[in-house]
Amino acid sequence: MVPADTAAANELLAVRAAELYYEENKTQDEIGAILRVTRWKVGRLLAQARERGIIRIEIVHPRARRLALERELTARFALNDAVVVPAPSDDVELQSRVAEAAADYLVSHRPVPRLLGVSWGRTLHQVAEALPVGWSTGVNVVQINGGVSLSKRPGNAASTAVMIAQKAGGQATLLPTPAILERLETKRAIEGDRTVSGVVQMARGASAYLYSAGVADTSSVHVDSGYLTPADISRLVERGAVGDVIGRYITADGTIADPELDARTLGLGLEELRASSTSILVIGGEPKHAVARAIVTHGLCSVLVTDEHTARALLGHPDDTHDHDLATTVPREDAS
Amino acid sequence: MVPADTAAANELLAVRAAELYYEENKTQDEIGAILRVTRWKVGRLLAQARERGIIRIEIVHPRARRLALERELTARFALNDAVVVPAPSDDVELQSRVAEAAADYLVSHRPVPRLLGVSWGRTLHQVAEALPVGWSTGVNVVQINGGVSLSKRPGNAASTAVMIAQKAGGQATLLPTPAILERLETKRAIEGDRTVSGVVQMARGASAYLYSAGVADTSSVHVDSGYLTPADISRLVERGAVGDVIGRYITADGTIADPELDARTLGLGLEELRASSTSILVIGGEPKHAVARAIVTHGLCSVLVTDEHTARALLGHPDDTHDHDLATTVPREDAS
DNA sequence: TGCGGTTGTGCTCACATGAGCAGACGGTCG
DNA sequence: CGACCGTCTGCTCATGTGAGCACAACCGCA
Repeated sequence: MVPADTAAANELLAVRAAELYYEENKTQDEIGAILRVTRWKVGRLLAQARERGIIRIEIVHPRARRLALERELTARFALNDAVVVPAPSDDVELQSRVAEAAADYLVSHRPVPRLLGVSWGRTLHQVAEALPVGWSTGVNVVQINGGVSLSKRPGNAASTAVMIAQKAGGQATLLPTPAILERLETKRAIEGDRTVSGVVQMARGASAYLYSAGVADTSSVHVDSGYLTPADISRLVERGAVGDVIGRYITADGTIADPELDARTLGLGLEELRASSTSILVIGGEPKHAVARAIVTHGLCSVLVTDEHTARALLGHPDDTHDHDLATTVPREDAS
Repeated sequence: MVPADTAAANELLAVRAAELYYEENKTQDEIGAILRVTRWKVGRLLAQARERGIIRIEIVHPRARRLALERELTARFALNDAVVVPAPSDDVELQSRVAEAAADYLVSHRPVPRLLGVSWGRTLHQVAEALPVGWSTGVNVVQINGGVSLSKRPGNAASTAVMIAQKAGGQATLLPTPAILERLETKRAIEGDRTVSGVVQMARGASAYLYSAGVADTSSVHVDSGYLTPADISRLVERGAVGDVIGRYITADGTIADPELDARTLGLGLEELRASSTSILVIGGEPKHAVARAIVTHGLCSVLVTDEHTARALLGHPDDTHDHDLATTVPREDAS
């Protein structure tokens, strides 16, 4: 090992070089003159400084992305694509940034889907709102799971699909049925109806899907809408449900939590989602980590749009927030 | 004004370009290919991004400095030099970083002083400790104001001067008298003593001075050492004293707060300090802002070593801590 | 419609920079 | 003591990048 002296002296030099280069915009040559080293050494000092994390470059913008995490996610989970936005401290802000990112993704995604299958919920509604008018031309939209019109929340199932379609100058086809039926026979009957089966059939043929997921707890829209009772949720949680994907509750293993309930759930099946070449999952926020993991690890989505905390949780990374433990290194060097 | 659309679209493009350039290390040419613009436009986007503060480059290192502030300080207060260190949250840490910076400055300062006049106190002692052994060769040190040997604190006046001299292989000349005498006659008598007057004479001939300053409150070393009582301090404060420089209490106007007291204070005078071409003030921490301002605005120091908060306070800058108000700008742009 | 003024564009050219390489240095081990 | 090895140094050369410039597009204004 080289004498510690030299290493420390170099570190200090590197700091000085970095200051002159990045804060004073001097050329490496000029810096060399000041620090009395050759310009090549200055270049090397700067390289070292970057490596060791002495120089921290950050892109501060609400629309910035975390490309490194995106790359890791696509690699690890065999995704076609991933979008990771930096997480603001505020949770509401986080949701809208993720939604915005999803909108951006949709706008620039090629090939443009001929027919887009969408689910509904708070997240999806935000995505719809974030889409600019004229985001595309002639994209038709089909609803892929049963929806609510009785929702108290602004933006029910129908309006989400309609808004997305309208803004692209396309038509929306709705699935005007409950999400979950009380009795299997009723579900079968409705499913048998020509109009309904036609929509489901159309949904199966969509060239891309855009959906979010819910958490298995009483804050779920399913409870709000009256499709499920808090007791139903408790039962699902007991069976290991972590959340729902297009109305179907799954466990951490990516399997249906309650087949009987699932049979009464109307709309596209998980297998169709899995088989699709473009299924875009939009999901963010701490409570949804578990569902996100279930979906992503079991191939239910091909594109993931999320926030950086969720991304890190999925990858099993510590949520370090840039602590390159520099404050601890307080070197001391000799006179020159 | 250009359509807001274009501006927003460019901002987003700039963000994407910045990500690819700084996080992914792509060349501007490659980025151009990805974003479908020419490489010159990429260059301009990056320049914009830097200007607007979308890209934040920070040098995170305990020994980093704030060159921009240093430049401003030297310009505003006609200093020969300034050293500003980034302020850590911890106050103890701050003191030691400022001291370290002062030591660094002393080590690399040219011309090397033949004889260095030093004051004493907590700060100066830390500077002495931070100096590396052999920081220079043959620098002699002379104490410029009366000191304490009775101090309870580690590192009294004598040891500070001695340590600085020893580490440079030079000799220390001490001023072994009280800082402030009770009676004017006693002060005159001591001053008349050949040994004492010799030292003061020597101090006047120092080629550089290194000193700190104290706050006018009861935490002062002068109170601790028994030279002043809390009542004395109260009286000084009433007269507008903000702190002491080499034992002499001054007001915000840079004048002696209490001439009678000052006459009983032994050591170098303020005018000698002001006249010196190299008088290095080492000062940091919120409580000392007022003294620092008094010293700096009245030409008592030619070199200032401090922390960034003090620097900003002196310059009247808001202590913004990098808030380029970006989080508020949430643009929206059209499809391409 | 025509016309300055302003803004944005693609380019040339000179300069700044990183990759790669031969030699120097300094320590280790036979 | 000298051969060896890893590291650091200063260099050449190819490439990346910013300044400056001419021109095009577009604005308001007559």
